[in-house]
Amino acid sequence: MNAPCTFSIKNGGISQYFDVSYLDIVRNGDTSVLKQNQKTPFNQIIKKYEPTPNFLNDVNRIKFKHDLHRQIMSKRGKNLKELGTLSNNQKKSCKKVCENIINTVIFSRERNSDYKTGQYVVFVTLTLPSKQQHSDKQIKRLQTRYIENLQKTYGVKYYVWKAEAQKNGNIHFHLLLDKWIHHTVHRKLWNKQLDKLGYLDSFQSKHGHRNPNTTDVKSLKKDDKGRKIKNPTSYIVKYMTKFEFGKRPILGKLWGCSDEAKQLDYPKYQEGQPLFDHVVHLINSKKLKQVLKEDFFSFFSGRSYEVISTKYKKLWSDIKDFYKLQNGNIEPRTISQKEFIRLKNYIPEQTPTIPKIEILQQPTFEQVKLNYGNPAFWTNNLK
DNA sequence: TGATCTTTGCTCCAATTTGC
DNA sequence: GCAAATTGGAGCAAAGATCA
Repeated sequence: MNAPCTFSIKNGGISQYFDVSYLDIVRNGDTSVLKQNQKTPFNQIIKKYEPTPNFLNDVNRIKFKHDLHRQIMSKRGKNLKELGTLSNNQKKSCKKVCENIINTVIFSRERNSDYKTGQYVVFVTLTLPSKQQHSDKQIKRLQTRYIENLQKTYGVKYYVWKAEAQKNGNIHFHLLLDKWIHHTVHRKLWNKQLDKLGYLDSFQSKHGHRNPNTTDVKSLKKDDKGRKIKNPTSYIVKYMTKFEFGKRPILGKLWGCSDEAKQLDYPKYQEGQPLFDHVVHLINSKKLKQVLKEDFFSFFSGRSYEVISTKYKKLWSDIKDFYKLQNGNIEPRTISQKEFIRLKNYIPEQTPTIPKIEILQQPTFEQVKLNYGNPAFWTNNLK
């Protein structure tokens, strides 16, 4: 197969797969079977839905109809996820964005730099000051405006948000931002948005002032119980993707992030790249546990960052540079990669020989001293 | 004049299958 | 797990308008 073996380095492990973007595969997918393309009574109801003043009642009605819809679809052999929950794909995307934002900000920070001026990871929670009177969609529009303010006026570049329901049924939002902004500013901006739908009026009539405490801002140093957070990345990922028992479903989009955050990726090492063999050595060292082994995909679970930072300094430095590069902190370097030919019309063999995922022989440390041939080749000076 | 709001056009999400 | 494919529609970004 002319697709390079690739390692993707994540905080909690390393995935191994073949980059099939190098192949031009003929696919015969059938889109008529897609769940979202099926004409069902529930889909028609959702299209015509107009929110009433008692939104929480609407949610219960829609949830009841969705449950019926799930039963009908289940009889057709289609299993739908519960209304208002993240699918596995969504969890995966959300996790990727959170991990990469935190890594980008942490690795890009200069020592002793002022956290108030540079990038700094903060976690913000936005709530409503009184009972929710409007649809989730309307409240989410306020949140969009609030984030827009943060981007345009306060220079927020990377953000990710997640909508959840509180026990009282009100929607609230968790946001991960890359910028320190004073908590009074957050409160001022969010309350200003809430004022548009009259939430400050109803709060004032009850409490006599128009400055409800609707925001909670914290850094990622201590958790809700005041305990020190050892691993901010896994803490945030758990927080953002957790399943909420006994809460009403959120209607519509459940999470979102900035375009810049969407572009962030994990560091990857392909066959032909100088540090590829270092990753192979790490895999062979058995410091990570292989938890999945498919024909074309494997996953090695464990504290990959801890192992790499202590035992594989060169790789660690390259990962940090990768994030700095993504963040625009450093200039791109010359890419030294073996060429793979992207095939135009890939036709599988009659009796395909499935390549086994075999880890290369355990190299000695001498083998890690790689010989890359003529140095001129890697600096593009070869004529 | 800078900040914020509105409009508009278009990007991309969610869903799932398929092949590697 | 990744990439590509397809669809309707949600929601985003950009640009211009308006506000203070």
